[in-house]
Amino acid sequence: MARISIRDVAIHAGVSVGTVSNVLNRPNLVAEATRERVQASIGELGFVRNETARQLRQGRGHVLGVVLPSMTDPNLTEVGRAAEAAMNADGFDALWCTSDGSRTKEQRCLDFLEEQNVSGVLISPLDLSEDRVAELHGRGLAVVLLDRGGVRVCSVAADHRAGGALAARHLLPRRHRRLVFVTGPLSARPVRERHHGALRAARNAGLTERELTTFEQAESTAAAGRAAAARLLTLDPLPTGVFCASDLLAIGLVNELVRAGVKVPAEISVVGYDDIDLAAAAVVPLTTVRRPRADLGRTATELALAETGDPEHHDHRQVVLSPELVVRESA
Amino acid sequence: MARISIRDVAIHAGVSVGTVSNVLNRPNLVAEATRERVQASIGELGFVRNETARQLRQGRGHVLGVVLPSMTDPNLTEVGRAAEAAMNADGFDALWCTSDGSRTKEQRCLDFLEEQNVSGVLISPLDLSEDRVAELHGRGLAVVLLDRGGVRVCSVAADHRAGGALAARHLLPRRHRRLVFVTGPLSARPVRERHHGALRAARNAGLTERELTTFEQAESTAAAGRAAAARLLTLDPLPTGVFCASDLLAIGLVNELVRAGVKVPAEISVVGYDDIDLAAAAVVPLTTVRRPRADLGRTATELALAETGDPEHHDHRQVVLSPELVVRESA
DNA sequence: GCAAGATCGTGAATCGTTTCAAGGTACGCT
DNA sequence: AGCGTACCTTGAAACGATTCACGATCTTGC
Repeated sequence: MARISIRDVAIHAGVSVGTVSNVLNRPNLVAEATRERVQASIGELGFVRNETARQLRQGRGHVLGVVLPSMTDPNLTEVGRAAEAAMNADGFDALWCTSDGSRTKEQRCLDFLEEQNVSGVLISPLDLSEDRVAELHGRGLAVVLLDRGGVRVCSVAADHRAGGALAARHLLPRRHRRLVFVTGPLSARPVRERHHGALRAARNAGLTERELTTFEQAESTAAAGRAAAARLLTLDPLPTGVFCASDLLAIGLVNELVRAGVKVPAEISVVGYDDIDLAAAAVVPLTTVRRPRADLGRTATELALAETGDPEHHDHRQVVLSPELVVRESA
Repeated sequence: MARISIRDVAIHAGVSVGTVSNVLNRPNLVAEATRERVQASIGELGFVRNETARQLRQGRGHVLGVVLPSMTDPNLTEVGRAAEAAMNADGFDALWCTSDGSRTKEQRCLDFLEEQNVSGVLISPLDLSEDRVAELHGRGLAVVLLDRGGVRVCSVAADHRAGGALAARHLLPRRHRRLVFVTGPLSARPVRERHHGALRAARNAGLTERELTTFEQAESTAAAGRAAAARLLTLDPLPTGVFCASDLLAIGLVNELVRAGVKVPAEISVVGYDDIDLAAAAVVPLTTVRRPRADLGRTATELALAETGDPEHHDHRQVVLSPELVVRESA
């Protein structure tokens, strides 16, 4: 089944290929009668524009790549969704890729996107890959870092330090003198920053090292949260406040706490991070730090589009968005 | 910054473009010395193959589209992940799109994929769009339906009826005589089938209509699950068994039940569906029906690849995978 | 020393689109 | 009639790769 080309349409409508192309791209240049005839032929033959050829001719397609470490993290995908919506509004399409937490796979994604001739990339990079990103940018693609402050490219990041501090400060004025911080792998920059922010806020409030404990879990999952709770329950005396660097962690932790008969927040207060959908519907609705996901995605798209629009004199911006405390019941 | 083309490489290495192409695609045809020289030039100039042009020439790219109604549903993305892994192993790349639950957007995705010249599409279609899917297939793309039995194309589906029955039958032998089924929108086929399966199993076991109640929620979210719980608590007498058509629903429901002081499973047993990560880490670890996500994705890719490989005589297969009951604590 | 292969490399044609200079028509005006 | 102006339409030249028929060169065996 041969694919219908613009040429077939031209023949069918009795015009030249140039005219068909004009109907497609600059319809105002074409006489009404002709335009309608061509449109009719297009419909009749079921013609679909071959974007591949169009891109080849035009140099770069109207597609932006979105590279995320995982499709299963609702935080990220939400950012992506907002970004995609913004693109669509501007006639761009999104091309999603996952790096799956592996540098090799990330590399493959970037190669793929570059081969696909995208005009820009929104990427939430693994920590080590900044050089590669710079290289991409050097090749003329617009690059916007998600949730990472970059130096020589645009970036949109949430202020994780401030978010961590927000959480800690919410815990501090209460009676809490012993805090536990539960985090995912500190090798991930955003996690590290939340942790630092919280730590600093606690220290500033006069807590000593003995009053601050950190549990670093291998993953930011509910299962890891449960495990942290088990560990936490062996502490004596029990801490009275816990800041989890992600909601999943917090949900798992609270679940285990509740199972163990510990009252949240009466005995232990818990603050999460992210404000995922589930946070509001948890056993104890979770007090958490909301990150500006949609804003982040939308802004990223705007920056990327601005850069592709006028690559010559475009000064890279590092946008930092502020998180927001959402107080529910858990703290 | 002009993009480096195969021609630039050819000049730099002092060979013809044909030779460079051969180095890229049939290196065995090229003398070792030449090959090395060309490779060196490629590295030096930072040449990246323009997949766009390659595809244009070759007819169809080695890319498969993956169309999902949402990136935030971990069930689906898990299927996609498995599918992508299988593709990568075969030298194909995945192109992800979201239909966002909107027919228009789904259409746009398909157009996009077709314009991008993908050689096949894995799609979890909205219920209404089967004609459009058939059309796509008519245009020579391999199409595999995810979680939907199609007629004229390949499909891989989980047996939702069986899954629903599994859940109901797990509830029945216990003392339960009053069951509540909590579902998402019944307009979605898989949800409907789970419901039917459960209903039939209950009827077969002799339950009457009066003993069976269905709550249809507008969404399959934890928040909707909470709402269902609130409604459920007004029932008199209370039901003793609940089957939720998704884990999210079940988790929200259990959370609210626990908050209301109802003991799960002592007073009410709950079975979910999906076995998402969170199920095991819920307040009451959830008994649920696991769907064969990874299998589904992998099989779908296999079917698609088989069809692209030999489109002429390829008979469409409808694979049906069986779900599996995972017994934890909630029932 | 020479013909027949084997081995490499070449360059033009091609994929389906966009773009643009140039060609047609029709019309109004002097 | 002749000319200028709009307005449409045309056709060929790109874009960057692959492919393939055909030369060019080198081996080999006699």
